[in-house]
Amino acid sequence: MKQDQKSLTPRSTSQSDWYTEVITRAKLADYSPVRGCMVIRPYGYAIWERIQAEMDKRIKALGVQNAYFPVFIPYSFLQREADHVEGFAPEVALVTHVGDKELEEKLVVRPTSETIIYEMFKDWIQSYRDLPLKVNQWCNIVRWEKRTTPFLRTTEFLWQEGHTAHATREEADEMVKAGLDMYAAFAEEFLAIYSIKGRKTEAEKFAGAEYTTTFECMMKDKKALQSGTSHLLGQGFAKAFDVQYLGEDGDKHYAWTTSWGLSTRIIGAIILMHGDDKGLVLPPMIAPTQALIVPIFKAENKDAVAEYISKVEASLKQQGIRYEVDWSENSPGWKFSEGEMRGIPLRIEVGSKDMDAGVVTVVKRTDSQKQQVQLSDLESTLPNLLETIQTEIYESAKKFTNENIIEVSTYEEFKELVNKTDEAVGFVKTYFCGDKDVEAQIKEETKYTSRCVPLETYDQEGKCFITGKPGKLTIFGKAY
RNA sequence: CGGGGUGUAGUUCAGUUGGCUUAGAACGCUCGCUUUGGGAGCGAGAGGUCGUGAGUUCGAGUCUCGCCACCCCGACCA
Repeated sequence: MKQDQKSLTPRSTSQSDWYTEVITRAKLADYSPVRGCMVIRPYGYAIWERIQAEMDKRIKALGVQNAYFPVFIPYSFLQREADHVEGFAPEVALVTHVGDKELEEKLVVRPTSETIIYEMFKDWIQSYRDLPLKVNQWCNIVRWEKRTTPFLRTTEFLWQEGHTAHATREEADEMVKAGLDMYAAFAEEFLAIYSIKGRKTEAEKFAGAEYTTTFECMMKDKKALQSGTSHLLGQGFAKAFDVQYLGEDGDKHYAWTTSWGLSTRIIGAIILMHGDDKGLVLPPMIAPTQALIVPIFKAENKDAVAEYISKVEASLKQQGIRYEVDWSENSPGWKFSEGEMRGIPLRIEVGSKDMDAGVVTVVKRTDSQKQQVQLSDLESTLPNLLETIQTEIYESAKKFTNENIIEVSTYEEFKELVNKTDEAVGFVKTYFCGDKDVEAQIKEETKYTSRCVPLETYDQEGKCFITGKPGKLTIFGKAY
């Protein structure tokens, strides 16, 4: 990574340099002394805290309660569900020793908590009256990935995982859908992230799930990012952990379970979906700081400008706008650039000229459009501006995604399209039978994987573009 | 785990065929003065086990071998 002190590497020159520079220079995160693990700095963590606060409300609105389960899980638990252990065993961290003493039973550092949660559910669920049982936990997860990138894939990451048990498959299906809908709505309304909800193919589903739903997002480099998932686990885990309840009918039944998670990866999605050559672009709803006040003054009228700024501050406070004033010794130009790097939606320049005219100069991060606003008009202007920016960011993401979805009908067409460049071409849509081996072949030959079968067109059937068998409209993309 | 690359100041880097005795620059940092409408100027200053271990040599940042770490590209994945 090259790092010029002044200008950011343009996205078009090197996406990965741009990405890491934005993260370090906006002070979101830092590389840590531990391979694959990042330090989330206060500014990045403030974003995560806002995500947590908003999502926590939405999770609770689904009737889910927060709880906490241990970070250590007996290794044997993992092995009880065959697909699950196969999926996760290669990437779990094992605790084998305490000091120099070997442990009787190895412990894994949780790569996800299904197993230990169902071990507890087994005791908590006795009767149909105990259902549904819905818990969520905010925690850290460790998966020893071979290759890591800040936020997108780190050895340790933070997330939220919801786990529910239900009496019927229908109820569980509904929960899976409610979880996914909650994620997508949150991403859209709060993070200005446009996503496509869909179901994963057999090859891409969660290890141990009957089916996995996902919301997939297209980044500005046209690559795909799986940003959150919601799984129907069926009765597999319930059987493995003996989660049974006595039904109204007097018989024992296995519970139907679901799990769903959203991680700090979503911060990577915000960066990659909205950022530009000046740095981060944060939607106002998520931005820890929504407005940056930059004082501009000559030495002799610093006090007067400060006095004037306090009036601006009073107005912002009253409106509940999150703001900061940059009184540092740096030049105005420096402060402008810093504000842009950090993705602050609005800049409010307040200088002698503004003071004399009774205005402030307001600049939008998205398009650098400047306008003078009378002090008395701040209350009617700023909330609208923030709302406009939020909408603009979302609309531009939506437009970009839709412009880069290409339909093809044959595999030749598909190959020609995606192999003509090393860059991602976007999402490719076609009918696909969903066969695991066929998908492996596609991946081998094109590096593209199925992202999802969009729920919107889930019932549409057509001839698979490779095998000619009945298929569903499926989106392929180059994944992060 | 394969392929490539890099380790010298907080950061990005320079350091010639091994040699000038005190290892440099820029940016950043500290202090002072002057500045403030798009990354300010001048002056002074702090900051280094040259990744690590061994070897070759009168002499190693520079050569040899081992080790370690990190980055990028693949395979694997939230």
